Amino acid sequence: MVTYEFNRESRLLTPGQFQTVFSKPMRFGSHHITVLITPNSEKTNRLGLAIAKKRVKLAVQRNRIKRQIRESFRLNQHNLPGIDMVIMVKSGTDKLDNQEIRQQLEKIWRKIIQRHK
RNA sequence: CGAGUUGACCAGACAAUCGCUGCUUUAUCGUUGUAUUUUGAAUUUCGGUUCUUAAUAGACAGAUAGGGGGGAGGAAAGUCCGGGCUCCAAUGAGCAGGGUGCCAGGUAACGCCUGGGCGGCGCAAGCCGACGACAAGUGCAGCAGAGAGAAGACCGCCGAUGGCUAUCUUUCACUUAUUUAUAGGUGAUAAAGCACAGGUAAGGCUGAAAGGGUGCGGUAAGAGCGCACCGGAUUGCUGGUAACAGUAAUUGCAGGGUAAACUCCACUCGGAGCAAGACCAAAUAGGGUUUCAUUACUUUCAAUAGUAUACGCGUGGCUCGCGCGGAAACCGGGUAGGUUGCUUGAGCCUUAGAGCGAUUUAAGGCCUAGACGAAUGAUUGUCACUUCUUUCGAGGAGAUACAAAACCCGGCUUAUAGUGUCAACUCACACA
RNA sequence: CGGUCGUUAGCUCAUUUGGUAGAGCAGUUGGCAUUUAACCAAUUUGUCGAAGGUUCAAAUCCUUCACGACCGA
Repeated sequence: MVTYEFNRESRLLTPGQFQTVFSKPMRFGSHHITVLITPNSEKTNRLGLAIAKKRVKLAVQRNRIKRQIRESFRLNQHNLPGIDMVIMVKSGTDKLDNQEIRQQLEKIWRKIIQRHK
């Protein structure tokens, strides 16, 4: 089933949900982005974002990065197995443009899919 | 046409596809309570009341699918001020403390805005200014300098007045020599000399700052010592609501600087903040009623009865004031989470009136984000813009400036591409 | 979102009501010593976070900005 939807069910909402991801994660990442994942019991994938003000100073840049990540997640979620993930960001990410962020994320998705086959 | 000044405005546009989030509407499903009718039962003072079954109506919230329509800013920012709103018993009294500071007006209010005054800058249009009082009191001013606050005499100037000096020079008297005159001697004199007393505040020196400025007269030298002009002070008059301005008379002139030093004067401010607060509500400590007890005093056989609330705590710094208080039994309360507060407001637009203006009055119209691990996006195409290349046909590059709501408004400050658009005004040059 | 603090030498900190900025450690040089350490002596160190203002004079007083830290679910 191919879906491009992204509503509240495909997000992490409470501190409890975030804690379960942080407690026993598998790590993936690139130079600028780190992804923590744990398998979940539901069928859908769920996304949580943790973009610190310390890493990206300006609100405009933080919003831009979040939107790029969500967009990429939205378009690729049908390929992923049922997992919860938290995406974190390192300093310097605000200097990348949208194209580069997209490419890095797609590499990470491919890695995750290979690992779970 | 060039150089400027001020004010207002914009914040890339359009289309397609895939998404996010509120609102609205249609259909289907589901839900509980309400109204009417209805089935059965209980009770009955035979009017009804309570429970229950089904149908219909409309309502509410939810799910799914479809349609419609809305969705970041001029600064949303910094959090520098002010107000609404909420709680703190009523926000009450006094002290302390803070803020503001030319005058008048505007406003819900302000440290904001408007107009005016004064001072400074600019040829000008205009711009800038924490701009009350040091003549109420207290304090501060290193080093340097003679002297730093009713100042002082280092250099300098003078030495009129008083003092000192007779070697020289001035004048006079007596006397000796010779020739009337000259030369010598003796004595006096203080003109001259000295700079001892003293005078002086022109000049020099020091410093950020030295007790009105310039000129003339005057004087021993000088000096507001005298005069003229400028400046100041006091008093009056005129204009102005006022700040202030103008003017007349009087006064020789005055203790300067610093209040973003304490302070004084005038006005003003209670504290905390939507993580305020309210409601629904798992778990655990705490709250109301009854009984018992605590500290001090009085009383009593007795904690028997009575009085007080010392003491501690409380959302502002203190005082007054105000509220609360320990144990057992019973009853009941509210953190996680959710809902609300939450967007109709000192609102915006148009027209007309008042006012120099800020602003305000009236009429008509409009509804313009309400999210919460936090939406407002992505891709593609066309056009516009900037920039690069150019065979002048075109082609390439660009997250297009600064930056994103978090209870809401009024300001201030700071950041801003497009040498952006429009209007008014000033100066210079040229032409008519 | 709201509230409260801080910024001085390479490092850790002083500097009290304005008068020309210090201490310790570190560094450099010399002495002692075969050398190092230790010890002794000398010495170098600053746009007082930035920019304006008040004042004769500002690290200090005032204003605006920058950066950093902490507190309130």
